Amino acid sequence: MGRAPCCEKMGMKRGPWTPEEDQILINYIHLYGHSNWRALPKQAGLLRCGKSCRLRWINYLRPDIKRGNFTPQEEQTIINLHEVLGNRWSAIAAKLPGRTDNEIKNVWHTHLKKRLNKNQNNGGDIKGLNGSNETTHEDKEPVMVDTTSPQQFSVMSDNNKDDMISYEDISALVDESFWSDVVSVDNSSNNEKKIRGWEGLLEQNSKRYSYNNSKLYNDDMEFWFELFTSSRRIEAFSDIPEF
DNA sequence: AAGTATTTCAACCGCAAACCA
DNA sequence: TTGGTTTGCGGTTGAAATACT
Repeated sequence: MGRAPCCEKMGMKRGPWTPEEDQILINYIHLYGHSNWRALPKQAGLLRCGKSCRLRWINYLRPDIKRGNFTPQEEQTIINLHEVLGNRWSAIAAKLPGRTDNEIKNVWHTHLKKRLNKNQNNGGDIKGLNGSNETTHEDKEPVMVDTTSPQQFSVMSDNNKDDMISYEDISALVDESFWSDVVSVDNSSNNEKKIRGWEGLLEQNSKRYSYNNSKLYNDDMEFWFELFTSSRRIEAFSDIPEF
């Protein structure tokens, strides 16, 4: 077989973590942080390699981990982002607060990929992840952003969740026509108008809402990326093959 | 009830990038 | 600039749980 695993080679413990080990790791990180993963297990008194500790913390023990099943909105977000980013799980995870790259990767391989393949075989598109793929009208319709979706997308820095605003918040700022009009690349002057209108609305409402407006301008590429990927399919991306 | 197949998901591995002396 | 070390990422594995016969 292949070469011996590094942990075993060093006499380190492998396999599932016990509650006691979890507690030791949690206590240590709460007290001292995790500035050096390699040194951490030795200092904490764990017979694990640093890599294993890091993984356990990142994927399971972190206090901000959101546990439980993925919502249909989260699943849809993963699919949208996967269309754009491919297998860049950590990048996808960065857009889903509380979810880890490992978890997203697992969900993709166990649920979403299969479901998309099934839908493809049935001649359907990527909609209908709630188990409802019976929609008949959207095959030829230009895709619009669904403002009724409670999908949460964030305009935030990775390390400041307080900056987060929800999709509903964004929706509340925008009049109906913004969303119902299809954004397409070959209509750029119209889009510019819409974007200016959007910015104006944001500015008008910046006092009313608590998010940091300047963040939107500083990270505007990120912002528009978020906006685009929140839609199931934008015409500009129509050349991307569907699953 | 028992045996087998399939699915799920936590954990591991190896590689590459980032960091530092 | 270089070489060693650490960290982060994506792919893969395998034990446990669940479904099926």
